[in-house]
Amino acid sequence: MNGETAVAANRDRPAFGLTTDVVIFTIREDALCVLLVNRSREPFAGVWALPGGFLGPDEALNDGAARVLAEKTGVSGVFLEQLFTFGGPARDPRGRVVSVAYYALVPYNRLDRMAAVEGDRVAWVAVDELPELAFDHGEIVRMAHQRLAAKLDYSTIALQFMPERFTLSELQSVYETILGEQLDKRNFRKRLRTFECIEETGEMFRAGKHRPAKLFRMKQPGTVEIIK
Amino acid sequence: MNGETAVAANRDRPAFGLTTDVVIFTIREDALCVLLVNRSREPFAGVWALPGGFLGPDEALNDGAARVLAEKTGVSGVFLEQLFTFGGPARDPRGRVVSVAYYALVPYNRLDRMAAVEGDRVAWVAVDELPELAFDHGEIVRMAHQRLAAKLDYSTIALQFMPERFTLSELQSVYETILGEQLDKRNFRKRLRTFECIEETGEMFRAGKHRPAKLFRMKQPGTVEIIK
DNA sequence: GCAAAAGTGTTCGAGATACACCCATGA
DNA sequence: TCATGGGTGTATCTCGAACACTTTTGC
Repeated sequence: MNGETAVAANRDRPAFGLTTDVVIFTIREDALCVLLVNRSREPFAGVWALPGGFLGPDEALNDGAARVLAEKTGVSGVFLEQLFTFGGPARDPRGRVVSVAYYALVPYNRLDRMAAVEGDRVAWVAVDELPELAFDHGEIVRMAHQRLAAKLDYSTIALQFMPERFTLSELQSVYETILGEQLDKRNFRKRLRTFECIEETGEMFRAGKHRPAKLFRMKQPGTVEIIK
Repeated sequence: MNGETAVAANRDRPAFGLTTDVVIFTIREDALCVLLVNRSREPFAGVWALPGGFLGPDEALNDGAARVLAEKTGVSGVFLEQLFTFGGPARDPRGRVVSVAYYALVPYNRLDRMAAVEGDRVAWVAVDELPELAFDHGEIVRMAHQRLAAKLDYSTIALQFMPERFTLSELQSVYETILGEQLDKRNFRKRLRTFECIEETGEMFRAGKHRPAKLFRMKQPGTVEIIK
């Protein structure tokens, strides 16, 4: 026996290590951030990396990614989508390890207290201030960011960053943060109206010494619609 | 020893079988077709399936897909892109096998004589006349077709189906075949002009008892541009 | 001269863009 | 009363959609 294998390996059917790495995005202080883990073990001990882990022998790909997300953030039930599979022969010094990368979007109010993580140190880092990352994780983050920005144009994915109730200015700020450009308030709201994906709650939000803002909610929380 | 393994497996790092399945598209007789293989061995002996195979221990994912493509069609150097990774625990009766699916586009003039394939029977089948497929290959083809149709809207991917020189009517027919709808000739040509991705060769193509058509070529063969 | 596909412009409507002021509140 | 962000409508432009006739060839 060669330890626990999920498949019988032989000359025609080599066996591979399989991991999932998850790009966990959130918005903090008007910056798009990803969760990084400072690795406690080799390879790349002391280097920042994406949260990830080996897939269980009977675990679906999605379930593995959701497990990684829950382990590091305590969060579940949020947007989680397969990104790409990275499998260069030399990407992991331990041997042949293929990684199925996912990306997740976490509303900024669901991170008040993060689940404690044994041994590893974790941090939220702005995507435009990333340090050198372990493995090919830098490339993974770039691809995830690009996919996210592209989806802003043709889907309602940005709503996945919002708490249950939110103001239109907060939502606009999320768009501006991801796209890296300012948007016109009137055009933004007009376009939102055509999507018909949010509605007023009737409640107001008082935030300072100025006029209170209406609070909105998604009509169908948890769903991302393709638009236009 | 447990046969050839590309990674040391143990309790925390189970070993997986890894395959690539390739959705090879071409256009034949005004139909979008995929290449299918009639399986000669269990599992699913006698059932139609996508061409695919186990990944070599030192083979990159792209290289594995390109190898499958070359083995079945004799073609290389064509458009080939990762589609999605399928890894449900029960998708393969042999055990835990994860498949990284690719899709490829082959110009219709490069299939004159296909490479002989040992034992297996292969066939081009129109995507809207698919039989039941082995494993989850039906789902893979559906996803590939959807991706291809989506990319027509925002890229020049359709040109990857064209031979070196082609007429505008031929190209329009490719669009119509994939989208499953008729297009207006004048609007189609006007829009093409804005892409600035093809040019006249100066040559004409005589096809029958009617006016000859100008032959065009891609300005940058092999590249797919994102448009608008 | 006729059948058959190639080639070519203009009009119209919808949706995106640009743009400036009044409103409600807390200090 | 003033500073601050919340909220709203109109004019313009651009791009996609609809649409018909002339040209060149083979027979």
